[in-house]
Parts: sequence; structure tokens; C-alpha cells
Amino acid sequence: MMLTMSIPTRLPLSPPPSTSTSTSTSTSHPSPVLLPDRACTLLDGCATIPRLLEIHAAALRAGIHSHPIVNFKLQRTYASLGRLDRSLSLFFSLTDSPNVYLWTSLIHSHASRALHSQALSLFSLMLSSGVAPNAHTYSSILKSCPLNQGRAVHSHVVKSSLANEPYVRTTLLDMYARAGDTESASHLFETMTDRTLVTSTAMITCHAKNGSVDDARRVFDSTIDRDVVCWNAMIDGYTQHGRPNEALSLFRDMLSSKIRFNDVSVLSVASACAQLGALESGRWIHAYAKSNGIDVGEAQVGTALVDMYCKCGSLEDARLVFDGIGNKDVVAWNSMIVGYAVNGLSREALRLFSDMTQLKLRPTDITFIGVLSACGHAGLVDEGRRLFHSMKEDYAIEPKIEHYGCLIDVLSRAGHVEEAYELVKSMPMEPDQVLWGTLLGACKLHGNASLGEEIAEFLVANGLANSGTYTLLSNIYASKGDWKNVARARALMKEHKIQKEPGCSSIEVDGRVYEFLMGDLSHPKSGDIYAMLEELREALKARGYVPRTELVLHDVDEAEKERVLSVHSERLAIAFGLISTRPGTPIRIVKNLRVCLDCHEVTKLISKITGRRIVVRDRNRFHHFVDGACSCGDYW
DNA sequence: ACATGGATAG
Repeated sequence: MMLTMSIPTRLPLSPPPSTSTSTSTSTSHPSPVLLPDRACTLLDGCATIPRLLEIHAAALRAGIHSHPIVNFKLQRTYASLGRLDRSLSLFFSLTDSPNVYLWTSLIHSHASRALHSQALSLFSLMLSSGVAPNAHTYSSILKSCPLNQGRAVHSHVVKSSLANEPYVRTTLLDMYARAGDTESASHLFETMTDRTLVTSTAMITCHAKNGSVDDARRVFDSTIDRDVVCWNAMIDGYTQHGRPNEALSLFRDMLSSKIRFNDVSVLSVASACAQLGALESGRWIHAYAKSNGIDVGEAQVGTALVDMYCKCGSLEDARLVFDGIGNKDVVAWNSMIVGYAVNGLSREALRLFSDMTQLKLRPTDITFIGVLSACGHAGLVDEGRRLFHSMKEDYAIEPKIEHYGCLIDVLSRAGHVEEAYELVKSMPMEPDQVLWGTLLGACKLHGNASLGEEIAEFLVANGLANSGTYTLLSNIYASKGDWKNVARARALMKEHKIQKEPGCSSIEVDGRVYEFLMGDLSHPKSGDIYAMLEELREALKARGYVPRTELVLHDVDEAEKERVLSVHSERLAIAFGLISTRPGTPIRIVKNLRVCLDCHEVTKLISKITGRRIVVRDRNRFHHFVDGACSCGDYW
């Protein structure tokens, strides 16, 4: 055996329970002489710890406590009620050496509770005590195996000739899938002559988890008699890999093939709508789930819907679902808090945080991401500092680079750029690109050219620069009117062959999501869209709007710079929204990059001119434009 | 005893 594992450091030997005195007169008291058969029946119907202690005491009094089946059931019932400590002490107090069922049950209780190292230790003990594992044992222990130990177990499986057991094969596949070893999983799958629906589903999940969604689809297409789990695995593969449109479309295929969806389907599809910012589709799936008996007040489903509504910029809907969740856990609170934060409703985020702590719910590191980013969006410097320290002092949560990133954003955006820089230097971890980007962005915002240049040059010299670095560097110079250095930044970008990610915005109209690239001419309604843009241009000019052509980095004349700005992807999407929806309908845009300053000004004006609410979700946050003003208060 | 599963900076 190649497995190297440690023996449990502590074998709990807690005394037997002594609660029997108070229950001796109870009507549910077992008969005076408890027989093994009767004890087993009682244990099978036992659902609470007090009841279990009662039966356990009776078994002790009757002297049947070491009866192999009674002991097994006691042990298993303790495990099922979350008292693994008692399961272990029963197990290790056995006089006879445990058989394979006892070992397997114990290993399973640990493995299924993600107590992997304990499960592995027990498995190791089992092997050294000379008991041969069976198919159940392997299928349990494989859940706890990292790749190396998984391979070792695999070779044991082969030797033990259990390799064709369906449960064993599926967990082997799953083990390779978890370890990211698609090749071994595929090999295993390809060599199977009798694939079952479950093994195919495991293979689909494996491909999907490792990003080969198209390979997953091939397996999916070749699988016959697919059930809801199989469909969900494929749908979620699309969702988890940034292909939400395909997820939605496959969900519709599932409905038309008469497969009943379940709550897991809703989780996936809600997340797809969240990614798309597709409120209409999101509302549809919410209503559809409700009318098909899915409990949207259940924490997991409710939370997925809360997140979906937040990411579609509809906080009212999100809050309604949130308030309807029966047993709100920390994940539900986190998603609502983060949702308020990303939408710029910082006060609401902080209020919810205080509600949550008042309910004695323990915040997590993600809660602090939420409240710290809320502080960043609202310029709440003191509150940000206070929360950052409270995280460590009051909740013993060690700040991660993301938390430093938030605090650095809070400080630097508010103008404390030097203090933020000092914080970066004092962090216990290496700053990453994102963090440098935050600081650079603040340098640009506050015209701190010297520090901005220092950081940017450092990033360029160390090969850490991305297109954003060059753009920011160039913008820093542009905001100072230093055109020579703007040109130099542009030249550097060319020299390093840095490609700028093309801007792309999308909008949902009638349940369909339309995408627009910058300068896109491919939409069938392109003519109307550009006519609308021209109309808007006139209206904007009449209101004294002057294009911020200095933001354009290309080496072209003024008129061309103006044209470049006017076809930024969000403007095409907004124009399309204006011509495709009734007057007064809010327009919701999702953009892959940050909104530029010029588009931000223009969108404010468009909201004024057209009387429309315009909600723009950019790479970082939401902007809600109403009547000429933006919810961010121009603090972004 | 196996397969699907809600929240994460800028």
C-alpha cells in the first residue's frame, strides 16, 4: 500500500451516556429486556439525539451494546445525527475486531462530511488491520482522495477486481474529475463497455469542471435516456464557463423534451441570467419555478434568485426574494450585502451588515468584501478602516489580498493615494495585477502622475503590465496634457504587442440577449441604430455636450476621435434599446469593460433627454442613470 | 454506497 497516513491522534473514549434515569418512567421507554431485534427497529426510527441516548442507555442495561448489529446501528445513527465523536468511541470500544461493514460505515460518515484526512486515516487503519475493502468502501473513500492517493486506491481497485462495479467506477471518475485529470477520467470512461447514465453524467461533469464544455456536450449528446441530473450537469457546465446563452437554450431544450426541472436547474439558470443581466428571463425563471412547486423561500434557491436580481440591477426584486427566505444563512446575507454594494447602495449594505451581526450571525470573509467595497463606492474612509480592523479584531478573519484591495480602493479613491501605497508595501503578501490596477486608477483620478508613472514603469519592466496599465499610464499623461508621454505609452503598447480587449455591451429585448461590439455594424437594425445615434448626437450638442476626445488614444484627427467615442459599444446597445422598447421602459446594459468618462456623461444626458432609467453594469459596478444624474454621484 | 448545487475586490 502506497498510502501514507497518520493514525488519529485521539481516539475518543467518552463514557456511555447516563440520561436513562429521567426517562425511565417515560411512556416511550423500551421494554425492560431490550432484545437486539427490537433495538435495531428502534434505532432505524430514531431521529433525535435525546431519543438515541435513551436507546443507547437501554442497550447498555440490556447488555446488548456490543452485539455486532446493534453496535453498528448505534454507531451509524450517531453519525447520521452529527455525533461522529460518539460513533468513533463506540467503534474503538468494540471487543471484537470490526468487520468491513463497520469500517465502511465509519469511513463513509467521515468522507461524506468532507472530513477527508480522518476518512483516509481510518481507511489506512482498516487496511493495516487486514480487512479487505468492498465496493462500498472504495466508493466512500475515493471521495476523500487527492490525486496521488486516488491513483493508489485505483490500483487496489483493479487488483481487487472491483473495477467494474458501477459505484466504484463512478467515484473513480469523480476523483479524477476533482483532481483535474481529465485524461485518466476519459481513459476510464472510453474503456467502459457498459456505460450507465450515472457514469456518463460523471464524465460530463468532469469535462465541464475542467472547462472542456464542448467535450462534455459530445458525451451529453451520446447519452441516451438522460434524466434531470444529466441535463443539469450539462446546463451548469455552460453556466460555470461563461456560456450563459447556451445554458438558457439547453434549459429550454430540456423543458421541451418533457424532463421535469428541479431546484438545481433553477440554481444554474438563475446564475446564467445573472451573468447576462437578463432581467426579463430572470423574472420568467423565478415565476416558472414558483408555479412548478420549487420553494423559492429555500435558502439555496432564494439566494440564487437574490444574486440574479442584484446582478440585473433590480434591488427591489432582490430584496423581496431575500425577505422571503425562511432560513437565511450567511450565504444569503452575503449575496444581498454584496448586491447592495455593487449597485452603489452602500448605506443599505452597511445596514444589512449591522442587522446580520445583531442576529449574532457570524460574518465571513465574503461579508467583508461586501461591506468594504460598499465603503469604496461611497467614499466612507473611516468606516472602511474601522471594518478592516474589526474583521481581524472582532471576528478573527485574516484579511486576504481582496480585502487589502478593497481598503486600498477606499483610501486611494478618496485621495489618500500615498497612504494606500504605504499599505501595499506593508501587506504580508505580494500585490497582484488587480491591486496595482486599483492604485494606478486612483493615481489617474487624482492626477498623481509621479507615483502612477513609478508603478506603471515598474509593472512594464517586470512584465506585469496589461492593456489596462498602458491605458491608465496614457490617461494619466493625457489628464496632464502631456501628449509626448501619451504617445510614448502608446508606442510601448504597440512594441509589447498588447491587445486591448474589445468593448462589448449587451441588452436583453423580448427575452433575447443582443451583443454589440464597439463600432458594430452587424446587427440587422444597424441602420436604425445609427440613425438613433445621430439623433442623440444632435440632442446632446444642443445641450452643450463636448466630446472628451482626449480619452481616445488612437493617432487620428478630432472628427475621427469623436466618431470613435460615439460608437462605444454601450451607446449602440442603448440606441438599440431606445428603438426596440416602449417609451419609459428602463434600459439595462451589461458592459465587459469599465464605462469611459465620456460615455458616463453622455448616458446621464440621454437619461435626461429620453426620460428613461438607464442601468449600466460595467466590469466593476452598477451605474443607475435617472434624469441626468448617476447613482454613483460621479464617484467611481 | 455513485452523478447536478446559492455569495467573492477593481
